[in-house]
Parts: sequence; C-alpha cells; structure tokens
Amino acid sequence: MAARLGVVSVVQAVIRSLRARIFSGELAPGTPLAEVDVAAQYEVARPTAKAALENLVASGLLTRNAHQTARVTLLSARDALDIYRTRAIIEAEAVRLLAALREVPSEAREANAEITELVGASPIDIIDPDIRFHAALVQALGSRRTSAIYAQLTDEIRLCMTHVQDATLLSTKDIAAEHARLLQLISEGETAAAAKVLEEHLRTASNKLAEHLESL
Amino acid sequence: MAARLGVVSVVQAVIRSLRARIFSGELAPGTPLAEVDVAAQYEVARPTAKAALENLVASGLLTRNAHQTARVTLLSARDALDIYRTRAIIEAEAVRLLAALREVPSEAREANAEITELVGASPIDIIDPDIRFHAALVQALGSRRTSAIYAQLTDEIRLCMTHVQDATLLSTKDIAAEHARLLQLISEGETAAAAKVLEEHLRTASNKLAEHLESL
DNA sequence: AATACGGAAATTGTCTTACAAGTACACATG
DNA sequence: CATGTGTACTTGTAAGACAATTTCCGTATT
Repeated sequence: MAARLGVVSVVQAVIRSLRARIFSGELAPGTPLAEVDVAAQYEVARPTAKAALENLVASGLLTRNAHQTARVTLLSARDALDIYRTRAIIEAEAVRLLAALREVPSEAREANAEITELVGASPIDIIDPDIRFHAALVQALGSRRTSAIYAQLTDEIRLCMTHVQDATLLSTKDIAAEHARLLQLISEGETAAAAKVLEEHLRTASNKLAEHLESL
Repeated sequence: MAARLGVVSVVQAVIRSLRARIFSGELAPGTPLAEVDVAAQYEVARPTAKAALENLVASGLLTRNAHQTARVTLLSARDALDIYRTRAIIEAEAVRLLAALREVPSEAREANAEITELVGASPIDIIDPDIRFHAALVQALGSRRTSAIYAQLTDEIRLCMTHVQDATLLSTKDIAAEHARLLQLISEGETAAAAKVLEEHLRTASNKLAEHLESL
C-alpha cells in the first residue's frame, strides 16, 4: 500500500513535484531544466535528477536533444491537432461500446455535474473535471493498456491547457451541454450518433486550441 | 544522422542488445536480469545497466517490483487479449480511413507478398513481415502519436510471439489470404466491411494466442 | 563589415566507489 | 511443524570525477 504514501522513492517524488509545477504553469513551456539545477533545488544527487528528467522526457512533458538541457515542451498547433486526433480514436471506440451497452459511467455524470456548477468560474477550474469526464469514458473500456495509453495522452492534453492558460476558448456552458448530449445518446443506445457528437466535440475544441497556439 | 550508427549512447546500445535478445528468445520470459549481471556482461557501470533496465521495464518488456530483480515479462492470456484489443482499436480506425480514401499502402502490399512467398517457412519467419503489414496500415494515419503508441504495442506483440515460439497457431496461407482480402476491401472503399475483416482477423489470432498461453 | 575559425564555458554522458534500505531465503528455535 | 530471526543478495541513492559534446563568444581574416 505504498501508493497511498506521498513518497515511494526519491526519483518518483521529484517527478511528481516537477509534473505538478509544469501543470500549474509555474514552469512555463520553454523553461530550461538543467540536471544540476534540479538536483540543487531538491537537494538530491544529479543521477536522481537525471532519472526524473528522463522520465518526464519520455512522457513528452520535457524535450531535449543529446547533450542539451531539457526544456518544458512547447507544443505547436500541429501537436495539438495530433493529440486530439489520437485521443478521439480511443474515446470514440469507448463511446461506441458504452452506447451499445446503454451504460453511462457514473463518474462521467458526476464530472459533468461538477462542470455545470462551475459556469461562472475560471476556465482553469474546469480542466480537471473535463479531463475526468473524458477519462471516465475510456476507463469504461476496461482495458489496462488502453487506459495506460490514454493516461499518457492526458499528460499532453494538460500541457496543452497550460499553453492557453486563462484564454477562454469555449464557454463552460457549451461544454457541459455537449457532454450532457453525449451521455444522453449513450443511454439511448445511439452508437453512431454518440461517436459523431464526441468527434465533433473534440474537433471543435482542437481547432480552437490550434488556432490559439498558432497565434503565439 | 547519428541514428544510422550502431551506437548513439551506451545506454541505448545496451537497450538495443537486450531487446534483440528478448525478441530472439535467447532471454526467455521469466529470465532474471540483475543490474550487476547486465553491467558485468556488457562491461558497463551499474547505473548504465540500471538505466537500460528501467527503460525496458517502461516498455513492458521487463517486469519488476521495488527492490526486486527485473525479469523478462511473462504475458498471460488476459494480457494477450488486452494487447490485441487495444491494437484493434487503432488498426480499425486506420483501415476505415484507408478504405475511405481507397488507398492501399504499398508497404502493406509488399509485406504481404513477402508472407505469401514464405508459405513453407517456419512460423517465426512470418512474424516480421506480419508486423510490418499491420504497422503499414497504422503508419498511413500519418499521426506521430498514434504511430508511437502503436510502436509501443508492437513491442508487446513481439513478446507475445516469442511466448508461442514455434507453435503454429494459424497457417501462413490463411494469414496471407485474410490480408489480401483486407487490402481488396480497402481498394473498393468498403470501410465497414474492411474494418470488420480486420477485427475478425485480430480476434481469431488473439483467441488462438490466449488459448495457447492458457495452456502453459 | 561580414564571415570563418578557434577556444573557453557549460552541460550532459559515463564511470567508480560507497553506503543505506529493502527483500528473500535458509536456519535455528519454540 | 510453525514461527521468528538473521544473513546474503539486490536495489536505491549519493558523491566525486573525468570525458565528450554543444554552444557561444571573441578574434582574426577576407
């Protein structure tokens, strides 16, 4: 049950901290993270810092070439479109299965309820429930590997969000409404229609996102 | 252009060698790989061996718990079904796109021609062209991340193959015939039928595979 | 003045050594 | 025979050092 403790290993702890700082926006895209600096900041040995950085590079959160210092990944518009296209493949399949079973995951319903309550809040606050909503759909597939792959994508999706930061790309109300419509189609067993709504939902979101990234 | 050289870094070289040995069957599933042993074999420092092992653990080729020596992953029947289910999601989407464009990737056609020529050969020899056939379909999606994810899955697929080793699960002739039928449906623009054939192709393969793994 | 060359600084890649911490297995003991 | 303990083995982390590579800046040349 070590997973419930905050620290499993020093490397893991550093990884967690860096991830949190990246997602919070404290470490903005492009920020350099040298091994010695990270080691000094956390008071750990350089190999430890190195291992943490390599892990984050593998996740796509950091980018680095050989003999160059790692930097927080700066995603392009092309990247955003690619990420959303990939997630759409997985989520569409999940939605088709759920619709075939006419099974609406309770976590998805709860996450969307949370979004509905946050109509006036900052767009940053809806990132978390929004991600939980979509993750709940994928989770329903019940595939360990599909979920793992989607979790990886989720990291990059969150990174996308930090790029746009406070920019309001879509209204909270619209998002909640589209989610609700999707859940309704699932409950009605409309597999094709549900998949179509999801794909359209992701397409409009990624277009807005790409448009915003292009303007940077 | 360092990628064309055999050695980019020592860690990478060790990773490559271990991967090859795992896929060749020299390192059978369950084989323990202690850090000190790997370091001694390749005459590298333990941290270097450690980094290589950690990379392979991340790929799923090796398995290890904290403070325990890594072992070549032993896949269960459940794992095989999960792997094939996940790859089916991605490949089905690729096939649907290709059929919509009526575009048959030349690499897929060439890979299947290679399989056809190997009707009498050992089942091990068709692993490579078979994997290339399926990879060509996914490559056609033109998505960097989808391809990367599929490449990861490919590692586990190859690992599956080493588990069954010489066991003839499906006849080479049948495989080539199903591939040919799939390509034909793609060229005819039969999106739904092509996807269905692919899913059936993967389902029968994974069932045979799972059945065989269950009996171990 | 612009460009090419050369060198110094910074950073990563790897190795060596060392010790701490955890796990597993055998052994002794009740 | 079951249980607890201790030891050997393995991994986790640290500290220091040197090699290799890249980047950047200053200098010299055209």
